[in-house]
Order: sequence, then C-alpha cells, then structure tokens
Amino acid sequence: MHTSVAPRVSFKAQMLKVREDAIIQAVNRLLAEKGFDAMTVDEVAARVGIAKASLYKHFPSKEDLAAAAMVRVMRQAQAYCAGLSDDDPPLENLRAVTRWTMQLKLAGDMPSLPSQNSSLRSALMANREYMDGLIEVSDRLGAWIEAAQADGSISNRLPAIAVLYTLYARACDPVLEFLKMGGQYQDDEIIELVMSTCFDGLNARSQAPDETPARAVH
Amino acid sequence: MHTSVAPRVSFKAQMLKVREDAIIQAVNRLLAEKGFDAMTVDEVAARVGIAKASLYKHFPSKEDLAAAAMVRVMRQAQAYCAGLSDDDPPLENLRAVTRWTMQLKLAGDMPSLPSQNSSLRSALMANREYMDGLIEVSDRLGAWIEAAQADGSISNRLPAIAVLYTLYARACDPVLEFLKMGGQYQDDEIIELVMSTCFDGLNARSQAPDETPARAVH
DNA sequence: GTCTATAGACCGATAGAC
DNA sequence: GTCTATCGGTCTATAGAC
Repeated sequence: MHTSVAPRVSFKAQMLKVREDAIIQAVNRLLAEKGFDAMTVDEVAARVGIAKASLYKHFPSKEDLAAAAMVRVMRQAQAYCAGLSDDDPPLENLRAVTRWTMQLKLAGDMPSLPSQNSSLRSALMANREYMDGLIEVSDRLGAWIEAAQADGSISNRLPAIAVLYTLYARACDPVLEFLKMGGQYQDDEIIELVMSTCFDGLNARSQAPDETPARAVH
Repeated sequence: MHTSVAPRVSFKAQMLKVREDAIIQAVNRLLAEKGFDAMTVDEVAARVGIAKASLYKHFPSKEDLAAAAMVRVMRQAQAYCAGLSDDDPPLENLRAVTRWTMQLKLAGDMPSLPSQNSSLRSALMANREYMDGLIEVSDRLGAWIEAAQADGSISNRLPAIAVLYTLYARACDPVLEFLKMGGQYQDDEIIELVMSTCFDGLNARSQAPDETPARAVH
C-alpha cells in the first residue's frame, strides 16, 4: 500500500482516530475511577456521547477497550522514559519514573485492572503493542536497576526483578488513595511520603539531615 | 449468661455454627482466589455443597458473606496481635504482624476486596464486629509504631498513619503474587524479600553484614 | 402430623454483544 | 434498540426429624 504518493489521510480516518482517542480517554478515566468490573460499556458510551453500537465498531469487546487504555498509558510511560537521560544517575531515573507513575495515579489517570481477571489478562497478553511496550519499559528499568546496583545506590541484595515489581506496584499502591482520602496531605506530600517508604523503607536510618526529608505535616 | 448449668448448646445450633464456618471458609478462599466481583453466590453454595437458598438463611446478602469473611480474618489478626508481647521491641512486633499478613496472603487465605466498591464498603463499615476489630488492631499497631518511632527503630520522619497504611498494604501487595508467579522463589524467600523492601527500602545502605540479609536466590 | 431446612426451579435486572 | 446470558435473590414443594 503506497501512502507516500497521496497524502490523503482521509478526513474520515482522521475523525475515526479522534473519536477513538476520546473513547480511550473516557475508558482510562473510568478504569481509574471504578476499575474494570464496575465499569460498564454503556457508561463509556454515555461518557463519550455516542451510541453503544458505535463503540463496537472500534473495539470488539470490553476487554479490548481496557487493553487500549493500557496501551495508551504504556506508550506514555515509554515516552517518559525516553525523555530521561542515561547519563543521569540510574537511581535518579528510577525515582523519576516512580514519581511520575504515582502522580498519574493520584491525578486519577492510572487505569487499574484486577490482577486476577483471566479474560482480561489474556486479552492484554495477546495485545502485541502492549506487550512490546511492557517489555521495552521493563528492559529499560531493568538496565537502570542493574546499573544502580552496580554503582551502589540500590541494594544489591535484592534481585533486580523484585526491585522492578516493587516499582511497578507503586502504580496501584492503595497507600496513595488512603492518604488522599485522609485529606490531611497534599498530593505532592503524599508522593514524597511514599517515595520515602519505597526507597528508604520504614526503618530509621542514619542519614544526612540535609537530605530532603519526607515532609510530615504535623 | 450461665452456660455452666445446662450444657445444652443444642446439636442443631452446633450444626449451624459448623456450617457457617464452612461457608465462611469457602467465601474466604474464593475471595482470595478471584475477588468479590468474580465470586458468585452459586459458586459459594456449590463449594460448600449446600443449596443457595440455604446460604441466604445464614447471610442476607453477598456483601454480608464477604463481610463475614473479613470479620474472620480480622479476628485472626486480633488473636495474632494478642499473642505478641508488649515487652518485646515494638519493631519486632510490627515485623511479626507484617510477616504474618503476607504469609496469609501467600497461602491464599487473605480475602481481597476491591477498594472502590461502595456497597461493599458500606456493608463493611456497618458491620460492628469488623469495625471494632479494625479499630482495635489499628490502635495496637499505632501504639507500636509510635513506640518504635520513640525508640528510634522506625523513622520518625514518617507520620504514624502513613506507616500504618504501608503495613496494611502488605495484605494486598501484588509483588507477592508476581514473585510467586515467577516461580523462582519459595514462599518464605518471597516474604523476606518484601519484608526487606518494606522496612529497609530499595536503597543500598551501610548495614552490618552479619544482619540477616534478604536472601537472593541468584 | 407438624415444623424446619433443603433443593432446585424461578424471577427480574443488568450488562455485554451485535 | 434488541437479544441473551448471567447473577443476585426468592419461592415452593418435599424430605426428614421429633
């Protein structure tokens, strides 16, 4: 197929893409708000302002809707990682990605899927783009983790895979929402608290007092 | 209430209790395996080997079934806490409870509820026994946390509530299942890994080499 | 014979699919 | 806008204990 000759991106195709983006955006929000099971397809259609049948023109099933949202966020993660420099200390890059992830979640833009739903799992694992993105991100983070362990900034007693999972888990950390529900901390304070528990742990440690402390609001 | 005079606990009542226990046990497992939404009442009945209508003789709704399972695990937690001594270092008690929680989860006995389901939330918050248990456990852990911060074993830069939430979150930490799915670690190794990330954090730290290290199996 | 608990059909609503 | 499957919840007829 020669697309080079005619720059005809065809208005229709453009419209389709715009609408698809709107759908995915709506799905993303709903997944972040209520999760996959509680989200209904009718709700998505209503949110986008189109007929339910139209949804099925774009996505063959509810699982595919969720997968599309996951692909979207995975692409954003790839883009964010790509914006970080391998010249910076690997620990800083890992911290940056972790912070970015938690910001997304606190902003209500992190779709959350039940980890045990099987139909969803298979839909996701069958999605080439998602899996490719996941692998690329994991490779990148994995390289940073190993570099950070080599330069002594991340504990080398932990297997890299455990570190990777621990970072991924921040995307669905209930501590974030609990602290937010409590209402006595700002979003950025919450993030710094969880950053601290994640990287420094709960134990007290001898630590230079000039390092940025986790901000405890009374 | 004088139970000493007449040991008439009535066979029937005993049977009822035994069956109720069987129901709650089944619900507990199903909640741990598939979560609240994916669990169907028919499934519970089938698992117990009784008719669905009989279930409703004991519990008026699916939410109450889940609540009963939560009450059960909360009682177990209370019992476990009660078995710990306030004479022991508070940090050790906190570590013990955290380890116990994760063991329960890895064994497939930790019921997990969607944090965003509202009907479930209200059923749970309306459940006196559950709330009492939750408060008692939180008070106990809270006291240990403050004591540990006072004796310098837990960072006093973290608000106690953030520490508490962080410990609670171990009950639904996806890192546990991810590592288990990977299949290259034993349950107790997984627990020690997550204990380490939780209390020591990901960062490398100067630490006496004789302290028990997180066991990294290549 | 009466009473309780059970089994299994049944209903209504909801939500996914087309 | 319709179809159908599923699921939470109910109803009724029966079996068995006393």
